[in-house]
Amino acid sequence: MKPSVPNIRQVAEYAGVSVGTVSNVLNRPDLVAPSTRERVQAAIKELNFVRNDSARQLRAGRSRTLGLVVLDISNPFFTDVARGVEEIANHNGLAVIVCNSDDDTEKESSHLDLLNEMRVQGVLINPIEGSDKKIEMLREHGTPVVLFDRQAASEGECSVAVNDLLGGRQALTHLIDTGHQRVLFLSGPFHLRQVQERHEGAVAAVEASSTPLDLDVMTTPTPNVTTGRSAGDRIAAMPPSTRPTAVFCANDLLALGLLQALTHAGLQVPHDIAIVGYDDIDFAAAAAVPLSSVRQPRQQLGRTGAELLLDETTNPDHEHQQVTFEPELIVRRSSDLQRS
Amino acid sequence: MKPSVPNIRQVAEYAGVSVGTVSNVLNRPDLVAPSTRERVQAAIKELNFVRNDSARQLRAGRSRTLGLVVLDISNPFFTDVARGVEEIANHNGLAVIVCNSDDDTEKESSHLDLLNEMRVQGVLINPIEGSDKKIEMLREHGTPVVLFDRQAASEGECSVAVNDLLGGRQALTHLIDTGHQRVLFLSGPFHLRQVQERHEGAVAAVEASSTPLDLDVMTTPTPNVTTGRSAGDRIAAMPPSTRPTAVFCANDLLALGLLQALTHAGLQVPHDIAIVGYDDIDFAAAAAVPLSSVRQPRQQLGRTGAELLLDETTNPDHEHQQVTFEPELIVRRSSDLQRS
DNA sequence: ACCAGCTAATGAAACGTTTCATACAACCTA
DNA sequence: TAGGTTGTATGAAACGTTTCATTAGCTGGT
Repeated sequence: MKPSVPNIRQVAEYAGVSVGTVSNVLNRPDLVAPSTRERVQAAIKELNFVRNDSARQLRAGRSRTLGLVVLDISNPFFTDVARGVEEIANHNGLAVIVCNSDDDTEKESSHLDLLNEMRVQGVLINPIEGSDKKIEMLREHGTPVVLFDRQAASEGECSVAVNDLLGGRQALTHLIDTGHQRVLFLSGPFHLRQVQERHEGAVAAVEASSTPLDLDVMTTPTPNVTTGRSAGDRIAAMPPSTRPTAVFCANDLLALGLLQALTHAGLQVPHDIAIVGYDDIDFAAAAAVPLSSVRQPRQQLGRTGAELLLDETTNPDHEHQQVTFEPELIVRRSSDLQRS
Repeated sequence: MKPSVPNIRQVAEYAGVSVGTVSNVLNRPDLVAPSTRERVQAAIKELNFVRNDSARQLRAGRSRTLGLVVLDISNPFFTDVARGVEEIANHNGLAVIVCNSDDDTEKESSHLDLLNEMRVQGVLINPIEGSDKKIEMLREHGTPVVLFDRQAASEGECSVAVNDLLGGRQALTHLIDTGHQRVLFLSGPFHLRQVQERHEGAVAAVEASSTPLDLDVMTTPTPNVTTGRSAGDRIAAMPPSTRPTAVFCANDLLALGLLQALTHAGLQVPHDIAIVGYDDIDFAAAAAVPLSSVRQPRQQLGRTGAELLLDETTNPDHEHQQVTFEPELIVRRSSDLQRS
C-alpha cells in the first residue's frame, strides 16, 4: 500500500464541495450547513485525511508548538518543570519541544536557532549566562521568550523564578542553628545564576550570624550524581580536623552523589558530615539517608511559565510579569542529629 | 521596534540577486560563486533573516523533527532514553518532540494525531496496548514508526527492546539462589507488555527451579515512587508469617518507594525483606539501601532507536530490524544478606 | 567564426493550507 | 415589488520556501 496522503483539495472533490468549505469545516464548523458538514466529515474519514500543519502554519504565520530549553533533562527537577509546561501546553492544543542545552552555549544557541526557524509560539528557557543576545534576537523576530528559574533582568520581560537567595539563606541558617562551624558549599559552575545566588544567600546568612563560621566552596563542572560522588571522595580524604562538618549542595544530584561517596568511605551522615541539598526532587526523600533539601515548586514553575508565555502570545494587552516563588527548607535526617 | 521578519525575497532584493540564488546559498552554497555567496550572506546577516521552516517543509514534504512518545517522562529511565535519541537526532540536524502518554490511550492518541499533522520524519514510541491502529495509520501516511522497549509483533516493523523475559528470570533466579521462598512481584499495570514479560520471566525461573517457591503478585495502577510507598505500607502491615521475604519490582521507582516505606515501618532491608528493582536508574545505587536492579542499556536503547528511524527515513533499501539487548542483573545490598 | 561545454544565475511553478471578498439564494420588510 | 438581511458556499490570492528547466555569459577547441 502506497503512502497515500490526500490533501484538502481531494477531500473537497470527494465531498463535492469547494476547498474553502472543507477548510471551514475544519476551522469554523458552525459556518457550514449541517448536511454539508457531515458530508465533508465523512469524506475526511473515508480518505483518511490529515491536515498538513506546515501549510497551515505557513499561512497562519506561527506554529502550534512551544519550545522549552533546559539545562539538563536528566535532572528530575527539570522533568517536573517540563511536566508542568506540558500540562498547560497540551491543554491549549500545543506541543512542546524539549531541548537540552547541557549548559553548553553552542548547543543552546543551535537549539534556539532551530526554534526560531520553526516559528514556535514561544520559548521558555533557563538561560545560560551570556545567551542574552540570542534571546533578544528571538524576540525581535516576534517570538516571546519567558525566562524560568531565573529572575528577569529588566521589567521588559517575563520570568518565573524561585528566590534562590532565600533558599541559600535558609539552608545556611539551619546549619548555623544546628551548631556547624565548618561548612562547605558544593557548587555547580559559577556562571549559572542559580548557583551564584544560592551561594550569595549562604554567605548572607553567615554574615548575619553572630557565631563565626568558615564557608568554603568546592566547585564542580556539572552538578550531577557522578561529580557529586567524586567530590565526596575528595572530601572523605580530607583530615578530620579540616574537613567540613556540613555540606550545602547546589542541587540534589550533587547531594545524592556526595552522600553515596561519604557512606562508601565509612563516614556517617549526619554525624560526621551533615548534608543539605537543593530542589527536593522525589528521590531526595528516598535516599540512603533521607536528604534535607530546599524545596522548589517544580511543576508550578513550569505551569506558571507556560501560562505567562501563552498570555504573551494571545493577550494583546499582556503585561510583563516577574513571578517569584518562595523556597522551603525540608529538614530530614541528613542534617538532623536529633533524629538519627 | 516592530517584530521584523524579512523573507527570502527581501534578502534577494537587498543583495541584488534572485530568490533562487538565495535559496541556493542556503542549501547548496557550492553552486554559487564565492563573491555572490558572500554578498548574500552579508545580506542575511544584515537583515537578520531566519529561514521559515514551515515553508521549507511544506515544499519538502516532511518536517525536520522526530517524535518520541514515552510512558512517563518523570521516570529517569525514559529521560536517559530521550538523551540517546536526542544525541542522534541533533547530530543529524533534527529536533525531538517529546510527548508524554502517561499510560493513557487518549493522550497517546492525541499526541500521535499531532505528530501526524506535523508530518514528523518519524516516531519512536513505547506503545500502550491497543494503540496499533493509530500506529498503522501513521505508517499509511508515510511516517515510519519504530517501537522501543517493546519487541515488534511482526517482521514488518522496526523495534529496539531489551529482553524482559530474561530480566525477570535473572531477578528471580537470584532470589531463589539466595534462599527466598516467599516472593512478591510488585507489578505495574498488566496491560504493559514490559510488565507482563518481566512477570513471565519470573514465573519461568520459578518453574525451572527445584525448590518450591510462592510467587505472588501485587498490582499498582502506575509504577512510580508514590505507589511504591503505599504498596510498602501494605506489605509492612502483613503478619511476618505470610509476608514475602523478597520483593521483585517492575521498575526502580516502585522499588525506591517500597524501600522507603519499609524502612519507615522499621523493617530491615535486606534482612526482613530483600528488594530487586528494574532499570538500574542512577538513583538505584544511591538509595537508602543500594538497590539491586536489572540494568537496561538505556541510552543505547534511545540511540539505536533513533538510528533505525533515520535509516528507515533516508535509506531507500532499508530493512526492518528487531534489535534486542540483554539486561544484566546488578546485585547490591538490597538483596544481599552477605554484604550487609 | 562557430559550436560545445562549462559555470552562474534566473524566474516561475509548486507545496497545502487559510482567508476574504464575492456570489447566490431565500427570506423578510416596507 | 424593490431593497435589505441572513445563511451558505465559492474561488482566488497569499503565505515563504525549494526545485528545475532555462538562459546568459565565458572559455577553449576546431
